[in-house]
Amino acid sequence: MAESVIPSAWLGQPSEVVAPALLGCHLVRQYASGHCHRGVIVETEAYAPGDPACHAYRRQTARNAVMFGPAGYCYVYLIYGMYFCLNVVTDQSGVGSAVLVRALALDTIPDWVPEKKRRYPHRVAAGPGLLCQTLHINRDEHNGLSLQPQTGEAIWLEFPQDPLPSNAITQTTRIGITRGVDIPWRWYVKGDPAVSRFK
DNA sequence: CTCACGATTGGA
DNA sequence: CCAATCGTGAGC
Repeated sequence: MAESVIPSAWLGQPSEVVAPALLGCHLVRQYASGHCHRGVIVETEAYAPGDPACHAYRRQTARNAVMFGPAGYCYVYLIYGMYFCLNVVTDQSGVGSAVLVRALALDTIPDWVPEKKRRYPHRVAAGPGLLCQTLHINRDEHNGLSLQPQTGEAIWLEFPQDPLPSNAITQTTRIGITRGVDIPWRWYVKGDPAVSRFK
């Protein structure tokens, strides 16, 4: 499949524009060994200014600082003291916003994934915590990294020549939040078995 | 400085 | 339904 670099201006749009457009894009994880795993993004959520569920809602802090920087960088945070979540920073510098990458359809299963999880191979990255666990993504190593492919980073984005048709995408409300519950900023690929949860 | 809680997950 | 597990940030 033909792939190409994501134009930086494209990610510089508001997160609720970028989030659905990221569906069908590829996330590539390259390890220190040089080996890669690749997944198609099948589920995303947008977080933006004015949105009470957004980590950047109140003000800039040490944790959310990357969200206020330029688009096209990783924002990785720890949730519930045990899982990491990966976001793509969006919009213009100074605007605290990002897209949470909630699920990937992986091309191959990493060797270290335990037997139990191989029982449902298309579910090994079906959820934001699982995705980071499976691809060894964490805050210390990956928060603030660029997602531009040509820099040879540990993580990057590519997008296919043929974007997903809009009729293949479902839009609904976001998962696991207690504020901003009615904002319909979650998108997923209709019927894809790697989607964390249908609604 | 304290402490309640969270953009989750797996197991009872 | 509930525990695991700990960084964050609001509030005193």
